[in-house]
Parts: sequence; structure tokens; C-alpha cells
Amino acid sequence: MRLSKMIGRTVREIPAEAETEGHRLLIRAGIAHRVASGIYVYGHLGWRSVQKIMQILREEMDGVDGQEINMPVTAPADLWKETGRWSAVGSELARWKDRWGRDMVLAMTHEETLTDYLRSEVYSYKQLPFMLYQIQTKFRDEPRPRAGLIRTREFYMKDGYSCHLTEECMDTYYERMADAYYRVFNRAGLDVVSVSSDNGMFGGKESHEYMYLTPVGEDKLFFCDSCRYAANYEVTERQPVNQDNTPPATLQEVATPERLDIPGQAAFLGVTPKEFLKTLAYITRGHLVLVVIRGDLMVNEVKLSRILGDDAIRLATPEELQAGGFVEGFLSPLGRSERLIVDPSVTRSPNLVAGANKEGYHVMNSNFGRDYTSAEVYDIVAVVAGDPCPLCGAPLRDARGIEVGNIFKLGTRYSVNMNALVQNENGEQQPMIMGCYGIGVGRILSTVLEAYNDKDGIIWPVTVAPYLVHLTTLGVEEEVIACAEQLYQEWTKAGLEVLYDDRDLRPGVKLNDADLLGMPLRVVVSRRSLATQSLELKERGLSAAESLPLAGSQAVLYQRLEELRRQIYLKYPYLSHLS
RNA sequence: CGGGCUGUGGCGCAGUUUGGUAGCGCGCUUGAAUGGGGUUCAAGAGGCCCCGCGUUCGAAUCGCGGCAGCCCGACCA
Repeated sequence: MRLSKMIGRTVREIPAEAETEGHRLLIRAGIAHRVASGIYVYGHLGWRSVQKIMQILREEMDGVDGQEINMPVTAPADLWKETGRWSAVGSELARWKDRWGRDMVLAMTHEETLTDYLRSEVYSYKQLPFMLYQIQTKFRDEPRPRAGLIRTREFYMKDGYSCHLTEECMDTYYERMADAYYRVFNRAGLDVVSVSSDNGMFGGKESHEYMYLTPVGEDKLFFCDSCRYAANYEVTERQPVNQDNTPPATLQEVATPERLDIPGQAAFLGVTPKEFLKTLAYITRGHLVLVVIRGDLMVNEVKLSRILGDDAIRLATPEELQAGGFVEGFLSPLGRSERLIVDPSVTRSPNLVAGANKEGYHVMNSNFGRDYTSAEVYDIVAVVAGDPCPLCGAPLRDARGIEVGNIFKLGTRYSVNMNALVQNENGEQQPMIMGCYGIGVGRILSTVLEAYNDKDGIIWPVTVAPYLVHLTTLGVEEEVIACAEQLYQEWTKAGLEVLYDDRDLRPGVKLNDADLLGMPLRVVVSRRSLATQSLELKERGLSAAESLPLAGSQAVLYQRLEELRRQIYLKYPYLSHLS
């Protein structure tokens, strides 16, 4: 590719809206261009890199016996109505009507279409197990796209779906896929960790997310350094608080003019936040639900959503509280008949100070089981750094990460709803057990940009670099141009991916662009180098350049690129079989 | 959907407080010099000042109403 003809230029001044380094590079290097919020054009270089990522995905998915297929971007709403997601999913699902007025969706994920396909094609246990995958456009009408390609509304996703007869088979394949996922990210140069996660709208029982750790990540994670527990904030469990066996004391109403509706507020009545019962009122599907937790702890609303089976919960407004007969700041489950969710921290702590549902009054010595009760005791604590690990009790450490992929055990969530059955050995109809596996292609690209750069620009990992060699002339002498032209022709003909800077610009501009665009190898042709019948070779990311004899230069380049690939395998030794 | 901010040549911004012929830098075009880390000089092109309605002799500037974008939260590859 000749830079003089390539559309998508480099820019010196970048929009103030770029928040992360990766986003700035995305714009500075012309990798992608924003059309609308969360909707991007990939420029030539960005698209080349995307294709390389897709190729890695294909190789690894084929490596775990995947079959590539392709499903349409749009689907009839009827399929989504069958699984209940037509109504369960909010406005991030883009809906439209065709000319006949039929409801349609733009697929934000493909479980429905896939399961519909399966129920017509799969009938016998002998066909199982298998995995189908595609690399295809998804559209999610995200409320808030972010940081360039990290969160977009339209994006490419590799989504795979496996089907099994037994749980054991599912579990075994899940592990294989987990390994394949590490290979994908590692081959793209990314160090990732897998964490337990929430299944969200996908349903099912177990899932893991693959996270690239970085302070600019959107997800909050917890790690235990002593037992390797790792989980998304959304699902991090809290080790139960110690049982306090103090005998229950008598209920006693006391006047407390101050309100205590804010956690951690200065203690009064001589008690600390730990000795308070915090009561929150949430609205779910139009109904008010009470939630109680020990005063020093916070509620994790994702956990609560899961328990309530509603992802649109919210705190009740002051008006709603009033309408329900509550007094803001003095909320309490005592004497109330609303549905009540109780955190274990409350059942283990006797004699808590509760609100009195009465302006200006609290109640001393409230006890779960005696003064109020509920069958719904669930962990709803928002874990914070330093809390004990649920497995071993060591303090948890927090970090942030970009989610680049995830894997789910869906179970029979879709096969039952959509009647995707197979006949087993005994001739009985049985729903297939399914797993699904997603990777965001653009998100890998933008994560690479976040991970591989220096002050001068991008430093592409060789495996996903748009081009491998950046060839540039310095100076305008005829012999320099002639030599570069010839090399460009020869190398390109030989299959080497060359980006050729043939522009008549000052050396400073060209060298700075070479750094910014960040191809793994830079080759300079100049009068100075030709004086010794050589070129100048520099590896992006290394400071020193070296002399490269003109004769046999092509072979040296191949050799260097091979070494760069080997460095990745050296870092992740288990990948070595790939070369 | 809540909270904050911003819309002015392709990009980055000033001008808006106090209404009076639309500016700067980068980039772009032409010419000349230069040629190893964003070079210099000269001459140019390019703007429904986000949109609509209003106030006014006169609106980028004031008022009202929209729309779009960004950031912080609730959602996700």
C-alpha cells in the first residue's frame, strides 16, 4: 500500500473527546472514524488489523472443532417472543417493522436464530456434541457508547454455540473453550484473566469473562492473591459476617430527630453503622420491595436484580415511599407486609437499630426472626476492596478490566423454550444442553491499542499489525526513489505486507508517521544508506536502528518477523505448536 | 433514563459576559527554497457560526423550543 494514496490520514491535533490513550491513537492514526455515537468506519489500516484478528479467531475456533456459519443480522420478532426476550430485553434491542408491519429485530446476539436453525437440523444424539460459530455484525442500541471502539453500538462479534447431550460433556467442552479463549487473546498479544461473571440477559448457570486489566477498563473486578479467586464485582460473594451470639434484648422505641438514611453517616445514639439495620425500598415491576442489610454495608444492585429476576429495578422515589406509608430516613421492615429481601449480615447480627416507620423515631434491639422475618435471605452485599475472599478469607484486591470475551453455560434455557430436542439412546426426546461463547473483535483491536503504545504511537504486535513492514524513503534523490520503488514491488510480489511511504515530505514528518502507525519493522532508504549499499532497519519499540545490506534484505525481514512471532510464543509457551 | 459539559471552514480552538461586515493555529491548493525527527517564505481556496421560532434597525452573541456529541452513573463483546 502506498501511503500517498491511502485514505485515512494521521492527525496532529486530536479531538478533546478522546479519553484513553487507545482512543487517541485510534483517531491520530486514522484507524477508525466515527459516523455517529458508537458507530464507526474502519479505515484501511484498522480493517486490515480486524481481518487478522478474525483469522486468529477462525483458526482457534476450528481448533476446537467449530464449524463456521453465518446468520442474518435481522430476525423475526416471533423467535424472540418464544424465548421471552422480546419483552425481557430493554431498548438496547433495536426493533423495527417490515413493510407488512411484522415485528423484526436487529440481532444483538444470535441464540434465537441459532436455536431455530438447530431445531430443524438436529434430531439425534449421534450428532452431538458440536459447535457452530460465526463472525458477524451485532447491533446493540447502547445507552452510552464509550472510548472509541471499546463500546460501540454496531460491532463485530465472534459468537459460538455448542450443543451437548450431557452436563459432563458440556463441562468438558467448556474447559476446552476456556483454553481456546486464552490462545486467541494471547496470540493477539493480550494478557487476560478470566473471572466469574453474571449471566445477565443470556440466562444459564455459569459464565466467565475474559478481562484485560487496565485502569481505563469499564468493569470492576476482585481478586484474591492467596487462592486465585477472581470475579466480576457484580457476582463477587461476600464471606458471611461472623455470627454475633449476643442474646436478643427487648425492643425499645427511641426518639431520634436526625435521619439515618445514608450509610456510614456519623453514629448517634452511641452506636456505629454496623449496629444499624439499613432498609432500602426498591421498585420492581411496579411493586415495592424492602431490602435490609447491615448499616455499614452497601447493596449490590446487580445481585439484587438477579434475585428479583428484573434488570430494571430502582430505588423508590420519596413520593412512592410516602404513598406506601413510609417515612424517608426512618424506613424499617418492622410491622410491614411487603416482600422482604434479607442479607445474611442481618440475620447474624442481633439487636440492630432499625427505623420506626415514624418521623423522628428509631427502634433499638430489632432481631431477625423475632421482630420481622422473611424466607428470602440472600447475599446482596456490594463487596469492597479489603473484604474477605469468599473462599479463603484473605483480603480481596480490586482492579479494573476491559471485557474482551465471555463464555456461558446456557444449559437448556433456549432448547426448552424453543423446543430444540434430540432423541437420546433410549428413543426419548431430550432438550440439548447449550453453551455460548462471545468475543468482541473491535474490542480486541482497541484493547491492543491501549496495551501497545508509547509516546510516539502504536507498537503493533506482529500478529495483528495491519502491515508488517513500513518502507520509507528519506530524501528526494532519484536513486533513492528508484531503489525504494523496486523494493516495494519485489517485496509485495513476494507476499510481504508492505506499507510504503512514497510521499514527498520532510524526513521528520515521515519518521514521526512511521512511529505513529507503528508497523513492527521500519525500513528506511536514503542516500546515506545507499552509500554503503544498505538500508536502515529498525524494530518499532526498540530505540536503535541497524544497517541492513541491500543484498538479501528480503530474507532478513522474513527472519525478523519470524523472530517477532517467536517472541509471542516465548511469552506464552503453550502456543508454540502454532508456528 | 438521571447528573454535568459542549456544538463556530477537514481538525484543534478564540469570539458569546457588554449584539454592529467571522478570526487564529494545524491541515489543504499553487509557487520557490530546503531535505535524517512535525522546515521556511509568498500567494490562495474553504464557513446556512447545529436546527427552528422569537426579540431587535441589526443576532455566532439575547430568549424559548428542538437536535447532536462528550463525560460521570444504571446496561454489555
